[in-house]
Amino acid sequence: MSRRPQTEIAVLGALSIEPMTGYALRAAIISTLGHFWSESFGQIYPTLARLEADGDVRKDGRQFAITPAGRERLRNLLGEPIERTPPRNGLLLRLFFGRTLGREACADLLRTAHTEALATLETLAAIRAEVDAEDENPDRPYFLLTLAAGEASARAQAEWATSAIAALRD
Amino acid sequence: MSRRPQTEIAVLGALSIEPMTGYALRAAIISTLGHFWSESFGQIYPTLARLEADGDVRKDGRQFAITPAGRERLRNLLGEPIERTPPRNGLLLRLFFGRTLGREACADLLRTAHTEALATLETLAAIRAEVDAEDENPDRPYFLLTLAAGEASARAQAEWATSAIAALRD
DNA sequence: AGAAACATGTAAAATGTTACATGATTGT
DNA sequence: ACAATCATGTAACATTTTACATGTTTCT
Repeated sequence: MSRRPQTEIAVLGALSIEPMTGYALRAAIISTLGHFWSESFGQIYPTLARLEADGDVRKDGRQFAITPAGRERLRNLLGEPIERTPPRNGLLLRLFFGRTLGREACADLLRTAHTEALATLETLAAIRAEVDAEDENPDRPYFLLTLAAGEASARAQAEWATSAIAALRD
Repeated sequence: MSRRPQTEIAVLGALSIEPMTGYALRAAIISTLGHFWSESFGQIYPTLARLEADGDVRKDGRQFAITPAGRERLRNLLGEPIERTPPRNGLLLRLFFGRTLGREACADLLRTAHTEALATLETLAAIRAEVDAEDENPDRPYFLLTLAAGEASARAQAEWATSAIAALRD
């Protein structure tokens, strides 16, 4: 259940794209990986310190840069089995006990979920426009893959919410 | 970030459907809520002890049963805002850095994800057959809602994986 | 009787977030 | 100069899982 390796993937991965400070690292993780990953300062700085001690990153002034050893380590980490976090969907937990919660409250939850899914789709569309423009970026095909995953999931959520609201009316 | 209320929802919710032992509670959470929720013994027993001290559950022999006060508490908890766990999708984290991981390894990950999504759909189909048969169950409409969410998400994942594998070939 | 499953509980270890302390840099 | 933002780091707190210890019940 150790997430350490996965935190290291996020940190080394971001640094493999360009050197940056720990502060910028967090901003990059929020803005770029935000739809499928998250890290807090409390994880980032200790991880950077460990990676520096191991020679996987080097501190140039305030910027952290990945070293050749770090790239090698990133390659190895990426090949390790995916660690699953236990599922925890608060919306479905509430809907499952919907008889106690009440039909109207359930419909409210579903309308909120629908609105959020549409908002996510808008955000992702904006990101897609940006990424589409980066013609030369060798990472682009992979960025687009993860983007498509977010879009597929948000579309599915929106459609499900719509049909669930309809189902509740009967 | 306190998940305590949500653990209590899972425990009180399960007991609102029928009384059972702590051991059976875990089995019920795994088998019935398993696609969107999880709890371990280390959470379940302390939560039961707390709920019993508060008068929300009563121990009859080894069975725990929800009390009227517990039903009231469950209603209140269900109405509280949903606590989000930070997103953490190890598959997308790896694909995002796919240039370093390599195209073939990415395709492998996607094929595995596709297979898993199909397996989930099969499991859910079996559950749907059971739930469909429970004609008299007043919880059924809500169970079906959460089931549909799982199906929509698994279908979306399967379709995305298929198109992502195709996209990688170019 | 012996094995397997049922049942309870807790301590240790890991994980992770939040809040705070502290200071440097930049823009107005 | 002053405010805002950038930047680093850590300590306290909360959360969770895992592993272990310990029995009971049921089945063969």
